[in-house]
Amino acid sequence: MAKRPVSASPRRRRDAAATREAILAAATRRFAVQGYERAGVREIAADAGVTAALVNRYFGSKEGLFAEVIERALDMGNLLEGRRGDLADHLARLMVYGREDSPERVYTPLLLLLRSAAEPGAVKLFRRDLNRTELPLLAEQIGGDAAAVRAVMVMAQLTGFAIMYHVLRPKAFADARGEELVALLSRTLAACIG
Amino acid sequence: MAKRPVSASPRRRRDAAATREAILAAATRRFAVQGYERAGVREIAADAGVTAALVNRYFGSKEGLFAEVIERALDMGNLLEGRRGDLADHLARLMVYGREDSPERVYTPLLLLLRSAAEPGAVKLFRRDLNRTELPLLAEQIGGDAAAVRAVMVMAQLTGFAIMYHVLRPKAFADARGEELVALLSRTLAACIG
DNA sequence: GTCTATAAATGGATAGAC
DNA sequence: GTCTATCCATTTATAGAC
Repeated sequence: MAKRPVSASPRRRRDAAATREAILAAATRRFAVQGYERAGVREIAADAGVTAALVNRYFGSKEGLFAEVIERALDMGNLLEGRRGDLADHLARLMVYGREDSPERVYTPLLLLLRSAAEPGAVKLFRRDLNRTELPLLAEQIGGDAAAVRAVMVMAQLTGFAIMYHVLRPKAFADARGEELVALLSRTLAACIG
Repeated sequence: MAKRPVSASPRRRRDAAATREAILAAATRRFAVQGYERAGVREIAADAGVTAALVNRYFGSKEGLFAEVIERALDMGNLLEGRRGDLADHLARLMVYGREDSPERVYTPLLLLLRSAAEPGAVKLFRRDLNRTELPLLAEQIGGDAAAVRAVMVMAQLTGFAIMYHVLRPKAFADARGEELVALLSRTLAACIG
């Protein structure tokens, strides 16, 4: 009952770290669905329950915010984590159903990539991450001859599938059953891996 | 020697149709590499040798111009034209080398799609075109069971490959020989078609 | 048919109060 | 730590001259 006299407002507590996280989360969502240019700093701030001034205070600029969003998205994009069983089947299920715990964790990076393909800075970041992290990991799993190129082919397939499934969604895909897509994707992946 | 007294300036003749074409061509290039938002009407106009006022005069607005660019790009994107021989091999060569007569005709639509993926209007136009034109044509070539879904899978692969090859270009792809890529892509396409 | 000049709006960034 | 108010650059779109 005894209310603290100072700074215990019933609304939201002042917490720099929490605010930073809120802004980052809101920005990730906006950038992923609207792309860099169309997502406004004002909107993002509003989503996070603050004003635009704070965004610039914490991240310096819109570009700074964007860079941090991309880095974080790339971090969470480990495609191999939690795998059990066949690689092609694992990847196919991941693309169609997402990860069990947090489905959006899989395709958010892909959407971010897709919708930021016009930002030169973003493309550089993605390329660097591919070369350093994702592709070597994938290549190691694939093994054998020309594993490096095959790994890129696999990434290409996953990216293309994500575009069709999550963005363009033509009729034939919207009507298809999940298992049908898994089977099809898994088979083409296998052809490229094996 | 006899110079016409009126309107025969040594510079450029006044020709509405030619000007329209020039603007359209410039806009296609700009939109394909910079995306809708980053491409400015002033730049486009300058590329075409005119001023921004004319662009709006001919196309009403930047959006109107964009719509016409997309429609035209989709028109020229017929992947099957000029095919001889195996479908998978034909498509693979098309993606790696472009078309013999005009290489950029193949991937310009894809780049346009990629760099405009954040424009809702553009996505709708692409989806409509896919459903009406490209996918049925492809499905017809594929034939057999579930041709419709397979056609989407093929489009997904082509799109993904284009992104890796023309935009992200990770090291393994930049280093690879053309024929190696053709072989790899052709093989995965075949797995999905057959 | 094309340009110049300008209107009008948008959106990122900053200063300073609380 | 957060907000209000404002500045400033950019960019689309238009009116009117030539």
